[in-house]
Amino acid sequence: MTSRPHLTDADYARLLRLRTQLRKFEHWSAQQAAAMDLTASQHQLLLAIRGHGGSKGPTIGEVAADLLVAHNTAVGLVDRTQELGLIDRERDPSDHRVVRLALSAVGREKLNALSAEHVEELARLAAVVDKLVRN
Amino acid sequence: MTSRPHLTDADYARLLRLRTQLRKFEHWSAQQAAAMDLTASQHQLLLAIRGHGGSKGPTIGEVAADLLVAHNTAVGLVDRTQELGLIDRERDPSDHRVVRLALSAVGREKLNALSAEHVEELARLAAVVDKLVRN
DNA sequence: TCATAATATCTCGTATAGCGATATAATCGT
DNA sequence: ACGATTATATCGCTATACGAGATATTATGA
Repeated sequence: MTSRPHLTDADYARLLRLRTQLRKFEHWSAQQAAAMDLTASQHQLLLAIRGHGGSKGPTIGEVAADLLVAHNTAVGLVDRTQELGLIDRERDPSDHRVVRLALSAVGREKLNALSAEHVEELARLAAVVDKLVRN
Repeated sequence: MTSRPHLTDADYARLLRLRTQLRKFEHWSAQQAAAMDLTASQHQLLLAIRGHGGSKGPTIGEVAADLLVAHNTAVGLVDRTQELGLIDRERDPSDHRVVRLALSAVGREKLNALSAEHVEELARLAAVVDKLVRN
């Protein structure tokens, strides 16, 4: 534990502005997802499936690790997202314990519609955060 | 709506890595807050109060705007955080409709203990995100 | 003045998301 | 064969978030 200088009012104000920028991005992203009738978590689940390397499709445990949530949280999220017809559960033929996830046609379309603008918005976020960190 | 190039597998993988970095920061921050018996939202409420400019202390409506949540969400968050003894509600003497928020001594201490390491971690996050955005 | 509007907060009901504990099913190791 | 491990599912609970509507206070207009 290193000794730290006392934080000033200005330090706290800057910390608040930084967190506000992160919040604004998440909020904007959630609104974009909502416009496609998705929650933010459902959007992230679609991205975790689409962005997963390899041909086989990720397991529930793998997306739970990607999303930094407990496996049972991922089960509930997969349940709700599957009910919307955005993803499919498929038992792995070589290991029947494993469920592999795949995007449905609708899921693929919705994720595609969201992704390009997210690339742009993330670039903006990076620029603003970098500026704030450098004071 | 400008026409956009088709996103590749690599684009989706990069998008996933970017969101994963943001998630890791939020997850780390939530764990730091939990170590102080705070939820992530409660921590952000403390910061919104501490980082608010002016001498008078923010109203519930103001912190709701800072946190990008509806006012009734902020009411519930303030209720729970006040029950923990971290903040105080004070009716504005000049306008009895308004509730102004202030940190308690315990709230101030917990926020202080969290903030220095958050400054450092945010600097790391900014560097990693910047690198990923620039490919 | 007195009714009404505007503002600020609070209450109630419901949904998502998250976790710990526990259960079930399939596979692996010996 | 069979106990241990792995993967997923279920149950019960809390926190967060919102919409709708209620209450209290202040401001405004006829």
